[in-house]
Amino acid sequence: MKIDPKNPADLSAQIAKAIRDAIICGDLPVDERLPSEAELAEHFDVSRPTVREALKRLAAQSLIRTQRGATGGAFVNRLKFEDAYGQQITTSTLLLSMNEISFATACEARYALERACAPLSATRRTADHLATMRAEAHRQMQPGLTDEAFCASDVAFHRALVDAAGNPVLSYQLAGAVEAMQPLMNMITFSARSREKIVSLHAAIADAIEAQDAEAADAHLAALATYTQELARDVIAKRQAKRG
Amino acid sequence: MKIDPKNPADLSAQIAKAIRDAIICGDLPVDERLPSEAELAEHFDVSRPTVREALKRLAAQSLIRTQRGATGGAFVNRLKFEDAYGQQITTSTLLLSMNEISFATACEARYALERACAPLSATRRTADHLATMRAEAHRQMQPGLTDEAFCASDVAFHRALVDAAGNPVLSYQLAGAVEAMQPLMNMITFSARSREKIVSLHAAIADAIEAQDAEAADAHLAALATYTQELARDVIAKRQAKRG
DNA sequence: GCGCAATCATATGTCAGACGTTTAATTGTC
DNA sequence: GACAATTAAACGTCTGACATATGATTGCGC
Repeated sequence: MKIDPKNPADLSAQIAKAIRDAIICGDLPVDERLPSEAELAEHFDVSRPTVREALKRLAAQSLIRTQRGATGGAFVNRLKFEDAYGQQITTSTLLLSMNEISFATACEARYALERACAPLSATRRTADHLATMRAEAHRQMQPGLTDEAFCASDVAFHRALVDAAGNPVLSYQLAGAVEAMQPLMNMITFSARSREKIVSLHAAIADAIEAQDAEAADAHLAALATYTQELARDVIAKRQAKRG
Repeated sequence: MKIDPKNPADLSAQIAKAIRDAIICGDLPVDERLPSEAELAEHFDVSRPTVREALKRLAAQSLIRTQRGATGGAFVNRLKFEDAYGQQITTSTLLLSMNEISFATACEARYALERACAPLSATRRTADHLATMRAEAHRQMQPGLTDEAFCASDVAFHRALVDAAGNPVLSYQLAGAVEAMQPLMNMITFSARSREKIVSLHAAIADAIEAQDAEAADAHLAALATYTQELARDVIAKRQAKRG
């Protein structure tokens, strides 16, 4: 299934790539057990530590899982949405923080994607999703809430909105966009008045979703996007004024 | 920056997590050099191979890069969109193939997301993006084209459409959705008539984007989504009929 | 004093062998 | 036949070593 050139550098990377390709193209089906580390070492003509480094690379991507014991070994892992969420969020967060992505750009992307799934959510929303949205909107009205807790609740609200679309692929793709925004949102101080406005928009969105009114949901989401951008602009402007 | 419990299993995973957390929370800025493997081994009170396994996990996620030589070592990597694309596509492809995601679900997600960025693309499209879209649409008309090449061109067309939105976050999020569909699309045999219809819709979309007509672009994308779903339904129905 | 080449130091990449631990299958005994 | 002890396989880790790449240093010649 795999051979290596005689380039004696990056051996573990090459081996990881060979095994990864075998998994992707289907040569190694889910739950298939890989040869033992000793056998792989012999097959690739490398030492066991080198094989282990390659396996750790794959484990970091949740492509394999390992089990100890007599019947243990490395098994091809069924990649679950749950596992992928975490990687998505980590990667998205780092992308945003390391590439000087402006709040405006990230916010635009997030709301564009959310508006994409709003019509589906309006059609398919369950009582459960609606209940979560209502509960989070209610939580956001509590006066003693810290800005951080307010943002966390905001994320939970929007995740419920996305999950209501009933499409796991959409939920997965949007997990990164929504959650990666949280650190950026946390930089904003929400006044009582701005919270009030956001909560009222959340309530309006929940109403629209409950009424299965896709157009209304879209309109309120658009309003929320605009308002969030305005808030951020104000915060940034005030900071620059203070600095100058 | 990090301590480990005295649980002598999964040491490399624990160390990887400690370093990853330090990167995410900003304790280790971009291009910062990590301590040498020997120093990390001493700090965590483990052996060098264990540290190396941890570093390989991080390297697999493009969180660090390593350099050999006197001034070498492990450096915090600036995660680039380009690098993230690849991981996104790999993960999305595996998610779809390993979780029995129906063509309908994946297709719905993809077109919902694409329609989300169509208005932005209509506003911001450059001559370059338009040229790519036209070129791919033209390529798709060539009679001798294999189904695989047709699909590849389809992906290129849609990537240009997405990139035209001028939002790297959107491009990143959509890369997975669009490219992960390709293996599924490859299972479809495109008749000359179906190709003709798809190409005409592509041309209509390009026209709408050029005219900065967001509504028309959305309508044509919706039509393309519906038609793609129909095609897939037919193919699946025919296969089941042949089997039964 | 200056430039260039040889040397050195450092750090990663790899290897070999070993021991401990976990886990399931086997064996043995009651 | 059921339960307990043994065994074997495999991963997880450690130690020590060598190979290799690469920047810094040194030393030589001019």
